[in-house]
Amino acid sequence: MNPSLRICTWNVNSIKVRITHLLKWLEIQAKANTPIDVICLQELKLTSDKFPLKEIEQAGYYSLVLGQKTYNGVAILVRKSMLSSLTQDPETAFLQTLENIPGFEDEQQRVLTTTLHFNKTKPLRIVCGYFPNGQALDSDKFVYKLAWLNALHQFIQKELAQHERLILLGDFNIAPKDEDVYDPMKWIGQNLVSPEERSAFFNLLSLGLHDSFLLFEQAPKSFSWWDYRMMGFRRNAGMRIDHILVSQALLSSCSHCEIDKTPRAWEQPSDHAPVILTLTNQDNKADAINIKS
DNA sequence: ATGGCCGCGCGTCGCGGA
Repeated sequence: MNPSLRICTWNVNSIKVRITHLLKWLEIQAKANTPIDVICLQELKLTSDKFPLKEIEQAGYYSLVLGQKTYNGVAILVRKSMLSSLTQDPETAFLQTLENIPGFEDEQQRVLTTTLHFNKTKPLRIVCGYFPNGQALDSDKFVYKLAWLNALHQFIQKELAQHERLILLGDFNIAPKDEDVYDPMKWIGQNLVSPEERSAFFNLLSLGLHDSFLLFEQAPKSFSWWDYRMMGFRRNAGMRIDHILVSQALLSSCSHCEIDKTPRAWEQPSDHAPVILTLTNQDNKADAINIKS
């Protein structure tokens, strides 16, 4: 038996509307023998008390939720059966939990951090983030985005000093490079692609994080978000703005990373697709051969 | 083809999203 973990991020754009998609997708993954062990959700768009905790628990997952009315909101779900014997109930499943960025005053609920203890692999520090959109380069929201990114950078630096096995994942609202944009020329001067945002992204990497999607061969024009308008998905007019960054200590455990476009084609979809990282035990060298040299 | 789509709270339109 080869212990592996599948860790996922998905901006669901309202959990109330997307709960059936989430459960259906988790079931499909389980039946394909590729069950999702950890799933980070963004844009819940409801208060924590309205989160569908019971339905998700019936599907086999405990939830850690940080909600707010109308906007934002994030959650971390963990598959019960993967938890270590000492953490197998909802009270102990999530340890050393932090809400938002400590020391950064913010009304908006965008970050959840926790430590998960698994059955067969070492604990993981998980940071789930819904990065600000920024709206436009000359807006107050963009000023907020840059301040938020700066605060996150400081936070992640401290977290990395304490937690060797760390994953920062979520909707970054940053397309790191032009190849992550369907039509880069059209986006010049706009948010999500600005030099300031891209610098912030690469500054995060400079702390010792790696964009796990780029560790593997990927199809050109791989995107994780497509505009609802202008038949964005059918034209593959999208962007890669949802990311899974892993710390150095996890690098050799990464065995696969993919964007699953399937649920984006369903009726009434989220505009984002889930991104999934597979971590395989470091002792199993055979699984490292897929990594690009 | 630059506008079209969504979800939300509220109230049948405006805001935010990316």
